[in-house]
Amino acid sequence: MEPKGIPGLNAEESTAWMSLMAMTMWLPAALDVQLSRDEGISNFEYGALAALAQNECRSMRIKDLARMANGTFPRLSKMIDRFEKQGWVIRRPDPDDGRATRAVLTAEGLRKVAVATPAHIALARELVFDQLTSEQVEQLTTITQKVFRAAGPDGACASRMT
Amino acid sequence: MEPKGIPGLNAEESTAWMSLMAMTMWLPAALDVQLSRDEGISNFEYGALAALAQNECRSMRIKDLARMANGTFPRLSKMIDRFEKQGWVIRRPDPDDGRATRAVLTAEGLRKVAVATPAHIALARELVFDQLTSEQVEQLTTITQKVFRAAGPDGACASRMT
DNA sequence: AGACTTTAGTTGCCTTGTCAAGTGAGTCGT
DNA sequence: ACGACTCACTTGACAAGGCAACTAAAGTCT
Repeated sequence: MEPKGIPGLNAEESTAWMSLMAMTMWLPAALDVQLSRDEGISNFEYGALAALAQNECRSMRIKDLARMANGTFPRLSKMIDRFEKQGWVIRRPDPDDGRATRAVLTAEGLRKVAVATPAHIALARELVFDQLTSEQVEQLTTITQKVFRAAGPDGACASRMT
Repeated sequence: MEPKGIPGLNAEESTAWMSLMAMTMWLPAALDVQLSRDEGISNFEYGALAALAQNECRSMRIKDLARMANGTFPRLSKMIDRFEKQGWVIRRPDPDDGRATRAVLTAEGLRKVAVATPAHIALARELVFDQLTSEQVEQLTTITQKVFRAAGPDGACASRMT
């Protein structure tokens, strides 16, 4: 956070960039620390379990999970191996497409998400929402949506990155 | 980004949180893709090299580098091994403290940063600053600074996480 | 000065992630 | 309807990161 300019960015942009990079370093790390200490899972794994829990059929195709979580196939495949060993998920062939596999959340898995969620959300509130006015929360939504649209899977960037 | 509420957060906070998580997933990933494709280094490694380059003595104690980059000692130690193999950095004992090691950027290393920076910054501009008004850039700075203060190394959270 | 603690870093082992190759089911062209 | 191609994974070998144990220098206490 020095007053050092970044070549190609003006002063405001330099500050914003350093501050944004700092946040993207530390916020996920803080979430990881809490989750792995209290629940033995990473933030990435929590996201996957929570995504399964939200989908009211309690399951998702691995492909969709990978896309949503920005993970590769092997990474998801191995994560689901771990989940199966824990009894949180089972693999089921997709009835609509013989190639696809669905990851199905078990009752155990659903319980795990339910147990892990409160402290996770409490930390989210502490680190983010307690720091911001409700106006700033709105601004945050607007800004992060715009950046996500550019950087996310459908962004102009993603297509150039093949 | 469904209209699905997160228990413990109101509607606006839920949207903000999902959007923020999405951004923190995809933005660093996009930077990683560009850097590793074009320069063979990760965003994390770029950050370390750039930090060394900015420090006008072209060097830093490993401890400070670790703290700044939110990395562990072993991680930094091994990263510097790789940098030494590439000829970008050399290790030098710190004259002021016999325990400490300084990572010193070589001319090669400085050149590497100089070569890598323009495309990296261009992508930063494309993904973030081109998407935002200058007012939003200011808002982004304010918001990310607040979150960083809470989640970063000096935040109330960090001290509780020992 | 000598023992104890703290600090800074390295090393080894294990887990996790990545990349490339392989498998098997669907799709498309003729 | 048969071969070629694509898609959705899985597997295996390797690289990178995390944790715990170790080394060595600095500080601290008496």
